[in-house]
Amino acid sequence: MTPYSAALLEWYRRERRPLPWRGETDPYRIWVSEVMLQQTQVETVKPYYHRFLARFPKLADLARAELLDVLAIWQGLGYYRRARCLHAAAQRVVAEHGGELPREPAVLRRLPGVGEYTAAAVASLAYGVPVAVVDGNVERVVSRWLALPDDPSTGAGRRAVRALLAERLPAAAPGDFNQAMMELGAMICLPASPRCERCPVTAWCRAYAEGEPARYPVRTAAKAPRRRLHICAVIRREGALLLAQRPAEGRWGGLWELPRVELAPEYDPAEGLRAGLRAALGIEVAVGAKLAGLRHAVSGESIELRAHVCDIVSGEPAALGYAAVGWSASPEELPLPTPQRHMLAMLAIQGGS
DNA sequence: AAGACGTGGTG
DNA sequence: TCACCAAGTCT
Repeated sequence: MTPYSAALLEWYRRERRPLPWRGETDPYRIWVSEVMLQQTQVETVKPYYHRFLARFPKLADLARAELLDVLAIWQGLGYYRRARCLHAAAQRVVAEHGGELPREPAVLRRLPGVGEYTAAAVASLAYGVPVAVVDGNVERVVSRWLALPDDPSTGAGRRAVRALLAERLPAAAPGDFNQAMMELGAMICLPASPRCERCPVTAWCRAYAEGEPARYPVRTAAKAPRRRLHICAVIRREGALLLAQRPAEGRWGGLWELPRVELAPEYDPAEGLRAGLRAALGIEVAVGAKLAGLRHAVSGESIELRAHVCDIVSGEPAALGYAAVGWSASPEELPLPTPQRHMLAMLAIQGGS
């Protein structure tokens, strides 16, 4: 146990936040929390964690469930592939591992949706296997600890971070060390303005000694988001709204939405919407007034989402470019992408559904 | 190996 | 309004 680890662990045991999964020993629950926490903040995860485990208390419950029920719990949390993978992995654990989550990182790693981080997290937190986790927090803490000159997301930086951790991970308490590193990154060693005055390990921190810890980790510049225009159709019939389910693969896979087209900038919006609905649903529509609009971002894109009222001129909706289509009088009960949920709320406020 | 994949908080 | 980023994984 190095002095750094001792100081870190002592701080962690004193200052750690009481989180719902803190101190959890059930490997299944630890796994669920780690998957939900991928690229997702603690406060966002909390309610989903409780709802998910109330609905699927044991791994076997999840394995038995319908995918749509899993997606219904997951809606709004994002990265929906995680839900599909969690469901598929649970079924595989039942089929191939007797219903018990494996303890070896290499075996865990073969489950869908379990990458290097999650395998290490489950192995170390649930089973005490001495393997280090590397997430965004750990990359930042280690980059500052050693004042690493390389971007930790590139080859040289990755190797440097893992080499340091392999050397310093205390074999007696790998789970606590891992959680302590992440907790330090989340509470003290913050990206923009680290709270060094409250940090237990400044004595060993090179970035602190240099005087400008926020310079680390070194990052290569990100590209500007591409701007996109999406138009969705509000088509009503007898008090119901036409909804379509997206294909299982890709963005918002398996979720429902108002039929939507993505427009290239050179197209006329109304003409593009008509052509898109012809291709995706096999219907001819007349495009009416714009009812509402909003802007949202998804990785690498800034999307303006507009809704236009439309009337079907000919044809009956068919699931050509979608997994399914249907008329719904209560679309808010379906699993929807969050921007679609916002859009439906705006439409309801304006004119009812 | 660069890009896709969601959403929400922060400054 | 916008850039950045969060307990990453997959292709």
